[in-house]
Amino acid sequence: MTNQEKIKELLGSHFGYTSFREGQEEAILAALSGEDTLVMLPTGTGKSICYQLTGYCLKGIVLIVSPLLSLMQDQVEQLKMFGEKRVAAINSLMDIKEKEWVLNHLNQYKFIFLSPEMLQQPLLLERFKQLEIGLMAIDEAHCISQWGMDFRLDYLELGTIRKTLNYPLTMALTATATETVRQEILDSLLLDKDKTKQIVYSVDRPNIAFSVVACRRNKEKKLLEKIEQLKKPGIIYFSSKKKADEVTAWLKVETPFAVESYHSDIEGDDKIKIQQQFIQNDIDIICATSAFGMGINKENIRFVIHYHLPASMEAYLQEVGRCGRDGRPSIAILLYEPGDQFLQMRLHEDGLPTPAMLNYAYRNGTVFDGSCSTIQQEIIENYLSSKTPLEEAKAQIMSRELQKKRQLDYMVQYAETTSCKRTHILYYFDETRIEKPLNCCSNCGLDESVYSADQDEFLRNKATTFLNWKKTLNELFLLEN
DNA sequence: CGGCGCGTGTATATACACGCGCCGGTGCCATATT
Repeated sequence: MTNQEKIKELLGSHFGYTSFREGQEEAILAALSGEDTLVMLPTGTGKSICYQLTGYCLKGIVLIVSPLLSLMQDQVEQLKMFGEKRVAAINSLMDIKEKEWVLNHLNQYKFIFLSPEMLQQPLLLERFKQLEIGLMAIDEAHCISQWGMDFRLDYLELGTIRKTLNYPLTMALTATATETVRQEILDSLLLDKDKTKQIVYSVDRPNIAFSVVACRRNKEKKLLEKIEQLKKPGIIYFSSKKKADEVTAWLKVETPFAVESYHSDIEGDDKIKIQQQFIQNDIDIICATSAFGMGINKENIRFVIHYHLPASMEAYLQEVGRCGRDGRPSIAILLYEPGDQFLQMRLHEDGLPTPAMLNYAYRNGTVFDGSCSTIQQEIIENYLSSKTPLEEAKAQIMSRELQKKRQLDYMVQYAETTSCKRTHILYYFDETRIEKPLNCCSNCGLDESVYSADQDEFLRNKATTFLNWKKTLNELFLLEN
């Protein structure tokens, strides 16, 4: 039996599917032929099948590096649902006994999920070294580039980890990466460009229309208009937790919809609850920061609105890519007002060490901890302990700052361009628009009624809004008395 | 950025003008504390 026949059969027997989606088969076959792979498939097209099926065909354990605990748990659950028992996530949610047991019985497992931070533990690495590793998968590999330099530094250690594990067969997976970012991923993982098979598909999602709404001190009004009009469910993204909370409270009063906010301050249990309610259609609208969404598999999200300007086109496409997974018409709206970039610039400000901080640290061999943020300290300590020359450290930081600035500039250009928004997005990913969907973008002309709740529903909403208002007023009145 | 809230100061005892500062995202893990 050829590999091709074999994986087709396993697709049915393990996952119950009859055919592959675009790119999956190609990725698996490349990996099975012994090539390291970088797999870039559009958001929501089943990247996990790629490493899972590859794993089933190979001898040895599959290590999956995953960025989030919730993502690991989802994947573990999913595999168990398909009947796989030899699967575990090693993380801080595990109690010590449980962890010990898994580590002592690793050869009974097929799939192990872990974070890059967990992989830094010497004991753990020692165990994995003694194991036959069939495949090492890096899920959401864009995190290397997005987070490695100034948020989760352990993402940059994955190359060293690969080396320690004697360069196991590797598959890196992502939905959004430019040519430059793909190269960054390869370099960071110590993957040879010429020996790594890149399976790259278009980032374009033709069923998503792009719209930019120019605002002038009236974002809230414009937002309300859109919320009342659009088909639900949907996500509104903010770059501020406070603003997300405010708008949530406000929309609860102003509209009849079920609205919840989601960001890093929400307690763990509530986070899970909100996610589940959203997935079960009990919540119409989520007001979220960038904390929300990775690994959200919900088919029927109809819109993604950005109240603030995202930091980069990669981030924007990741967030926008969460709508329309069912292939039905969906819309991505950016509310833009000139000057919006300053919030992002402010967010970046304390992220990287300044030259003065570096000078001090290199002169004294220790971090000046008076005015450094935690992450700045961490970055400096990293440079000191790796004995990176001062000038090189400075150069790296400068180039990261420049990169962030360019990314933001491109978002401003996107917001302001009077030509096709879709073309502009694709250009960033070195693609040209091949076909123009009927509803392309706000500059090509959009039939907004496609995304509107039907007239009946609209009127019903209006009526309920009114009733809600009366109810709220009554309650307030009663409180007053 | 630029708007807003706050405290201070000024011409006159309440109101208004002015300047200043503020505004802020993403998660692992380990360890200490309820």
